[in-house]
Amino acid sequence: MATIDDVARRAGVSTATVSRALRGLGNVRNQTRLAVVAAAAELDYVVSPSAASLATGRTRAVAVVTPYPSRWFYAQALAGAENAVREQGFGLLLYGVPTPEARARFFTELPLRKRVDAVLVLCLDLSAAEEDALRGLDVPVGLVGSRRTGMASVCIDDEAGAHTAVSHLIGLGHRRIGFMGGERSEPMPFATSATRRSGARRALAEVGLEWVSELDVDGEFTVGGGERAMERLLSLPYPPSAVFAASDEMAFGALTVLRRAGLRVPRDMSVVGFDDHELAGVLDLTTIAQPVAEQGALLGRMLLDALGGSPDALVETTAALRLVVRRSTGIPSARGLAGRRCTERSSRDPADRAAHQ
Amino acid sequence: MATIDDVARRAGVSTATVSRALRGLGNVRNQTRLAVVAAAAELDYVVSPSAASLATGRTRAVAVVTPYPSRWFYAQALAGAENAVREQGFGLLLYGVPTPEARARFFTELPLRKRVDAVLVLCLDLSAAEEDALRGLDVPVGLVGSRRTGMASVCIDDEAGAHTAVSHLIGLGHRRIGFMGGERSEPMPFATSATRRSGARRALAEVGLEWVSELDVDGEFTVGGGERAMERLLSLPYPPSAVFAASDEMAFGALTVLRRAGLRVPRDMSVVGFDDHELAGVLDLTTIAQPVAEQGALLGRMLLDALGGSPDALVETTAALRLVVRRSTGIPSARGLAGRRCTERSSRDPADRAAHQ
DNA sequence: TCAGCATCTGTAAACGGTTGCAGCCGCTGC
DNA sequence: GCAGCGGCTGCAACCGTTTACAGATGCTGA
Repeated sequence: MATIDDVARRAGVSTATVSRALRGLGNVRNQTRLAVVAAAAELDYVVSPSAASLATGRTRAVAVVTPYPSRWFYAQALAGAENAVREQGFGLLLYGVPTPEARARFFTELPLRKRVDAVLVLCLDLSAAEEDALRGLDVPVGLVGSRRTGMASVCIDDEAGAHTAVSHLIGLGHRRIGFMGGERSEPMPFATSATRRSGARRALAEVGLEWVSELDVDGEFTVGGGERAMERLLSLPYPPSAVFAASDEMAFGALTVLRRAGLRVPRDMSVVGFDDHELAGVLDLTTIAQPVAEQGALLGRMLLDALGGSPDALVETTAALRLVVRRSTGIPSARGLAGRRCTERSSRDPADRAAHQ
Repeated sequence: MATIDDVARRAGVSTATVSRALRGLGNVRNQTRLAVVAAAAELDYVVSPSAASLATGRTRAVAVVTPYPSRWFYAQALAGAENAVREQGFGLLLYGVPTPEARARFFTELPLRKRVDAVLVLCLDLSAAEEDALRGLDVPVGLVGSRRTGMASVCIDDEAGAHTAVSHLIGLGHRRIGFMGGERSEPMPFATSATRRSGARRALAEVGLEWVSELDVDGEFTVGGGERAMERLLSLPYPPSAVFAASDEMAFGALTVLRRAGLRVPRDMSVVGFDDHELAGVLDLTTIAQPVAEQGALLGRMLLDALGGSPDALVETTAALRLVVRRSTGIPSARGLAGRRCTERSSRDPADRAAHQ
């Protein structure tokens, strides 16, 4: 592999000149620069990132740390960030922390130490200790999905989004509305769920409705969890006429259970999700849309700007939300679900479950 | 930031000893090792990856290059690979090549040169030039989803999987079966589609059925493409009674269109997908299941094994497929779709489209 | 002609590790 | 008593860049 010395020899100049010429610094005669570039091309030379990084202290890489890189939301944001950093010639180092163990290990070992110029934390609610660990890295840190003073962040207004979703249901005439969240079973703290609950609660309070704790179920932010949560709601003496799920994936699970139970959406149950997942349209799910990839990309750019030295590139930004009305929501049926449920239920369990497994 | 010299001074030994002690090499007295480890801990010392990499020539990082890091399949495989490399203390550098331009740029600039110890190519059909470029990297290269002599690979038997899917339909009594593939509009070559077509074709041929080219439509391997492809099939004078989509995402699009058209699945149309997408169960889609994350993880481990020096860790592996029968497939209705279609069609276009946009 | 200056270029010292080689030490066996 | 040996340890070269500094060069104006 050719080194800078080879190029210098071939171009008849010193390594210092090669370095300057190749990086487009000033103070190199144009003719010299051309000779260097030509020599480098002939030798198929590329700088060694390790050597450059050792000399400069910069790595031209940013880390993305996220719990579930494969889930839709995270993958979208990740891809957005990847695009942004790639455009600037940076590399993207991915660190997944899918379990509490992996997470603990990550934050104690900090494998990204001295490996990256910036860190992008994707939907991870940092504990105080974790926050300190990242600050100790001495590189700009940015967050998607949460805020921290002194860190860049791109967020949405979860409270407002949830309020919009539930207000939509209220506007349709629903009065008994379930909430599907996710922090209880989640092995890691997850503030998003709580914030969305607040918004839902406020919407109810505004029309004088109380929060009914038996309608507040845990969907674990997954399809399977959403299924279980919906089953729980259906098994109540007085099931709700509508459900707001704090993520589309939980809503999908809910829809599955409803269909299996022979119930019709929205006649028997209205469902609103959150995110506008790629398949929300396929399942005709009413939801709160947020620009996911854009959030990742935006934060990536903010971090790189900060590296580039632009002052105060590290700000807090809020992305826009949009209610997307599809066909999973409608006016509640006059009769309500309660009477209907008992007849349906017998046909549900045995056959369906077996078929699915 | 503490350097190895600081540790050496503090422990009262030379840097060479620190290096050896910290990496667990032999020839260090246990007492010395403990002193070094203690000193390192007190100083909160971590080795500089750049310096280590410069000295050793290894980076302890592997690259993953993939066209669409955010799509379900890719994200799954990526997460699998990430897990595998993380377990071994390696980092994962992600390179997306979502457009032909990005792809061309990636393969000419090769930003991963001297940055990684191995490369994992995720579902990218390499051109000869691209293959050469990667070989020139002089590090082990592995593929998910395709094969190349001299490279590690983890694949599935696409031909057999497609054969299974179509045979399932034939077994149910279908004779006019559509195929939804994706290489025509894909901006990049995509052999998977062609291979799955072969399998489908063979299944038909085995029972004496011919390949009907008007039933071979392009779904672009996306939900939207699947919708358009299904619309095309429905607009035929003699639509098929069943469709095999080469990916679940296309099948989802097909299901959407069928539902919007007021057609019932599987009575009016059977649909089989491929992949067993996370939401295939939600949509009750019969499909060919493949272990996606496992393929990424397996290949990741193979590459690391090869780095570890284990001879011939670079092999070709084939992952198992499984037909998962859900409720999107059934026996064809006696009447067929053709007569039905005309009455349904009028109610389809105007209202539904508007509602969706 | 020459000081003064700007512009280019080269020298060499970092950057922070790894590792071949040699030296030291305490034993062992003769 | 001493050669031989094996286990530890240190010395110093090296990995491939960047960059402060100094030197060379050519030009300007007096």
